[in-house]
Amino acid sequence: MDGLTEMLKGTLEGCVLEIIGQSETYGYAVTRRLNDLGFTDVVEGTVYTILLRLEKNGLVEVAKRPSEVGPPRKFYTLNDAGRSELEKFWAKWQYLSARIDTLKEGGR
Amino acid sequence: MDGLTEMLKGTLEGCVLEIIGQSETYGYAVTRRLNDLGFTDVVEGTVYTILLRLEKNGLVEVAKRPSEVGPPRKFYTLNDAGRSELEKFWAKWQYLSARIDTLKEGGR
DNA sequence: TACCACTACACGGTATCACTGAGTACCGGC
DNA sequence: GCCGGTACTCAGTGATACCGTGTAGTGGTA
Repeated sequence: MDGLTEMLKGTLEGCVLEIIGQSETYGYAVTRRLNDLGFTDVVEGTVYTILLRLEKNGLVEVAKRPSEVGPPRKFYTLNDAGRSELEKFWAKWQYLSARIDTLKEGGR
Repeated sequence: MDGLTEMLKGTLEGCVLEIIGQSETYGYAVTRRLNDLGFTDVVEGTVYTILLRLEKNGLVEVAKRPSEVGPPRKFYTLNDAGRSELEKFWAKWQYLSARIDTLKEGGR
């Protein structure tokens, strides 16, 4: 699916938050997870910029730990602010998708 | 609902296409329709930039006609390219919302 | 030992899009 | 005459995903 990039704006960050919320993880694994979910065009560079933004905005805790198969990994977990932001994201998503569906049905 | 603007990227243009597709209309009315649908923060300036973009990209036909209650209106209708684009928009939306729902359910 | 693939992160620059704010203009009622 | 509602335009801003490139650690293989 191409041409999704504009539509991903605002939602991709929420997706990353959700993935981190489901279990502690790191950038490379988040990219793989997104690709497996069907977001095949999302590349590492995009995910890392989001992770750095989350960190800068104080939504995640970071722990650097060595890996046995490569360079050290930065593991991310949600803090309270992150969980709050994630809730807000889902509220916004539900709101938006409901309106869009209403529009699609030709309703008012 | 605030903080929706980023999430609207890519979808708002599709919404405008859909509204035009449902019946010939003009900018001011499109704004009203969006507001009534629940997109309360969308203002005229935003809609007009989208309409000008649609026109520039050759997705709509334009007819200027006088109004009895104000300045002349620019009425928009979809052409073949516009209908094709609208179809693509709904395909993208369905694709995206399906992936997001999968993610929300913790699925893989 | 030299090379390559995979893993893992960082960063500067770009394009696109919704939004802002200011401006122009037409109409009717007080 | 002035103000509110109608109706469109346009230059500039900010946020975000994407691109390309660079750096680096590990393990396999020839």
